[in-house]
Amino acid sequence: MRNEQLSDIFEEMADIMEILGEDRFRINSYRKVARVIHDCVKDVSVLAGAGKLQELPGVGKSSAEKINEFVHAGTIKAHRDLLKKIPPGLLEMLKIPGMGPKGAAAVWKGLKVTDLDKLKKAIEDHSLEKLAGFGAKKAEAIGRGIEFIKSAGERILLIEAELIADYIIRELKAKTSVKRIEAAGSLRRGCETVGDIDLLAMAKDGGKVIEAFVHLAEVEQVLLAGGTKASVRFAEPEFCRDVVQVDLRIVPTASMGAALQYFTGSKHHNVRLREIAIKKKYKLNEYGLFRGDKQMAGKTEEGIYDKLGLAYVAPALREDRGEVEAALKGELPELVELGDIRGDLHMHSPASDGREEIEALAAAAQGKGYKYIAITDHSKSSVIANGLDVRRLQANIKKIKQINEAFKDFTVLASTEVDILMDGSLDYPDEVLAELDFVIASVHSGLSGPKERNTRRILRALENPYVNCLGHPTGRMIQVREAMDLDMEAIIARAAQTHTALEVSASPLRLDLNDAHCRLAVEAGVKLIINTDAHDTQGLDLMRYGVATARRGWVKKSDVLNCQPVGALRRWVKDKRTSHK
DNA sequence: GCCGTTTTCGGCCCGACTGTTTTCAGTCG
Repeated sequence: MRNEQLSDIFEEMADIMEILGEDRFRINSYRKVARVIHDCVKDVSVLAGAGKLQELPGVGKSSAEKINEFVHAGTIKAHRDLLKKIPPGLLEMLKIPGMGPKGAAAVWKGLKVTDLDKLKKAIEDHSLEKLAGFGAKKAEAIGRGIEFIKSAGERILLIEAELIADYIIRELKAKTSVKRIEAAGSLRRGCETVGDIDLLAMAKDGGKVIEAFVHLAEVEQVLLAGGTKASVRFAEPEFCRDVVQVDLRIVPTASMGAALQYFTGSKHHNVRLREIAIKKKYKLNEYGLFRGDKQMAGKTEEGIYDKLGLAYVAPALREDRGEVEAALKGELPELVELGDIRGDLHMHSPASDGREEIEALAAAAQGKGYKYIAITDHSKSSVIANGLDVRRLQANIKKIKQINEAFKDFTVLASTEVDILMDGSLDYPDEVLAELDFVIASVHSGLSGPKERNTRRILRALENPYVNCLGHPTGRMIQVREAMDLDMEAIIARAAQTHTALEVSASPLRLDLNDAHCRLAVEAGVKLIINTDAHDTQGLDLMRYGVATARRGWVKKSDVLNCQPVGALRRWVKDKRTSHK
């Protein structure tokens, strides 16, 4: 929470300095600090207390002082002073597409326009278009931009972006002679939400591909269309709640790797690469890696990383969160892959709120090459999910064991997703849990409590010898419901002590743990379990989103319990139970 | 403001597109 706030302050200081026309490198350093704080999973006040702020890359003496000031006083004088120098409405203007800091400064100084309403009036009375540097077209574009930010939707979910990208790729392949077309950007990096969709195409006649693209039926507005790139607003209610921007670039064959690298980003990762390129007397851009005019690499991404002296960095890691340093040293983790997953340990049958029978779930899992599943129906407190009381649970266990007898090389584990009650006790007594092969414990109610109480509640559940996995640990639903306020470091430490796994829910709306928490967890030696929480056989297909999230959290195959054979899993369950006796 | 396998001072990523220009600045990704 606090990191977020502080990051916003540094960002705002940078915005104000930009409007004031201050040194752009100084401004950049403020933005870097904002980003580093935003990405930092540890609370800055903890780092400040330990005197470790300057260990953050980009944070020097001056920024560390400002952060300390914020931690102690809740506000920063330099920030307050900057705010006094401009009318507050100007910051709002920066959000308008096509309106940057120079534009905001110009309308403020030239027309005394200080907020969106006055800007709108200046467009209507044609005074804006008479201002130097502006004109009729620009004024009109800004007018549209104001409307846009008023109606602008949020970022879309990874799964929605994937569906739209797949659809466009299919259409363009069908309608044109495009040779190769791929998604790049945050979609390729597997980010939990996507702001806009980047597509790259290799084609002989790029003009025709652009033409076909901007004429797709779902294109609501063409933002720009040149010879090698086009941007549109794409509306497809079937996929997505909002309109999303899609950018298409046409790329020559010799540059496909360079373009893929460049447009996959992140921006910050790319800046680091270009700095390394310069040091090695190269120039790196979307067309390739050059020495003078000679292309040294660019057909493949691997070639570029190799020539720069880096190990190949998987898209999931390209966030400038230490991957460049690790790649230089050849110390990148070997990330978990979808094919490593041997079983899915969280799904619901019709006994609670699932829609398909255990036999169908087992068959679908076998179709994926899995060796085991766990049936984890809800416990009695989850009334709306038709949770099982002890009697129904025991009937379910019996049924699962019968079904299991039919399999040779596949196991259906009798399990539960037991509710963690308000005081941290569980919804079934220990002697009932002891009858199960595997136990997930989850919080489903009272998520909005204070941090101390929430944390205490979960810590107690982790202590239970029968709890093997904490289900969707923070309870967040992306863009729908906030995460529980938790001391995640304390929970990770206790999970490590008690040999309890943490779940990475692959449900595209959850992705919980998130990438940053995954990384903290594996650094602390905690095992993760990537699960779909499926309610039907189709739900089992969502595993890839959980794997994508884990990969972004630097998770290796060896960190993931459900990459292990069922025997190892059973031993792991047994170990926790016996160590408590 | 930050940083150092050129550097403790002098650098700090790169190109496309647009609209305003009369040769380029601003914005964006």
